[in-house]
Amino acid sequence: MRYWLMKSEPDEFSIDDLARAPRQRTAWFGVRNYQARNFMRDQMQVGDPVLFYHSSCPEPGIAGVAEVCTNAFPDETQFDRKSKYFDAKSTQENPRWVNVEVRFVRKTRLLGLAELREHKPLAGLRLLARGNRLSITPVDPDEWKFITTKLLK
DNA sequence: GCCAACGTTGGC
DNA sequence: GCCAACGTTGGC
Repeated sequence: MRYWLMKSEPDEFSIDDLARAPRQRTAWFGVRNYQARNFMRDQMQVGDPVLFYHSSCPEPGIAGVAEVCTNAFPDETQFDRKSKYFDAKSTQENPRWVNVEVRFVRKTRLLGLAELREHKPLAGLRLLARGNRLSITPVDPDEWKFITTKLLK
């Protein structure tokens, strides 16, 4: 089992949207970065815990906990000409992009970026690495434990 | 809106 | 394969 952090812009899809979604689940569509795609395709397993992160918003930070609930499968939006995620180079036979589905676990207090940076045990958190832009990053078990038991108790 | 950092594209 | 130009991300 691995731990993850997944970014979403709350204007697009927030932790509250996930809580309100049918069966409290959603396909994590729209990932168009190969590294992030490969994490979903090659490393994510059903049951992996996820920190739900709000990005590009007034208060960026961890806003809840979710869980991977399917293996990776083709992202439907890549075939949809009307979608902003449409990819002309993708075919049904040879899809380029995949997604997993994610299930709501709980909402947490907003654990902001500045606060995350204050804690020594989180110095290695991928999210905090200089210039990091990956929308899906692994979280070490120790980091997960620290965040969920010490900061989000 | 600015801008640093990174990823992708495409000419050569 | 190199690398300049461009596009995107995302905090501030």
